[in-house]
Amino acid sequence: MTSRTPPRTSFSEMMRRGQVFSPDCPSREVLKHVTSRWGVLVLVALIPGTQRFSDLRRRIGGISERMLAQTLQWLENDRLVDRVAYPVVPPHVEYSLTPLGREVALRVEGLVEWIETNLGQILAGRTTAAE
Amino acid sequence: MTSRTPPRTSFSEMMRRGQVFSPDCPSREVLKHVTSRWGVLVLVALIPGTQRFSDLRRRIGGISERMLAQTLQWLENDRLVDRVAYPVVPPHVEYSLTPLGREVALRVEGLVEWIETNLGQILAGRTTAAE
DNA sequence: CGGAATCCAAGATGATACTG
DNA sequence: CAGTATCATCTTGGATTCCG
Repeated sequence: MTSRTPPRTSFSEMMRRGQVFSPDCPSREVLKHVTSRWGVLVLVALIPGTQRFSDLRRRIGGISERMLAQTLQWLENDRLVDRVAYPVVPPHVEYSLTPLGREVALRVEGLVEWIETNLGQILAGRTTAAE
Repeated sequence: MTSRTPPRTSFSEMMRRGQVFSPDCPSREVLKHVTSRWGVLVLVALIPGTQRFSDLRRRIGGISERMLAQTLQWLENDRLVDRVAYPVVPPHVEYSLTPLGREVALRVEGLVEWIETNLGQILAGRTTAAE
């Protein structure tokens, strides 16, 4: 078992701060999708409205088809993104934020904008390349 | 070179939505640290106040020494976390949020709390395990 | 056009051992 | 206590190819 000392978190404490600190909290899963390298950008990119796969691909610099598809599936499965495929040829698929997705997206956008705004101070006195 | 078609983002567009969509935007670097698997939890864990290395280790379930150390270094380098080492034996090191760090931490906390609150709806109709 | 499948390189993470 | 170094592993991400 070699169980690590279990979190000393009291019940009230758990209620107050949530349970993300627990290793197997399901929130971590969603958090992982939302804060993933591409998840953040996909969510923010969808804020202006419905977009097609290739629109997103172009908009999000550097993303590969594979990652875009996977990220969209994660978010769709988390009910944050809606996917509508029209049965035409060539295929036409539209992605948009669900009401739920819009909420997270706005929060994530806020975070991103904060970083961009304060980037100057952050990079100010860097010593190492910091990876 | 095989250079991918450069982002077609117009100037005004860049100014409006920031430049995170550009593959080499430095914001992505910081974003990566802040939204990393452990970065999120470290920031939130530090909100209540100064803590020692082992405090954080215990608080954040599942994190390894290695990852905690590395994450703290990223955040310190990004000027989001302050590190104070007392020259005593055994070592005593304290970590805390900088004013800048506190701002991000609060935003991140908001995001985390939102997810925990809406977790029910998110997991509601899951079909796949969604990794 | 919008993927799915495959193969492979790079990076993240963990366990362990060692040190000031 | 607070790390660092090393090694093994698992995951992420990218390039390519193929398909409806």
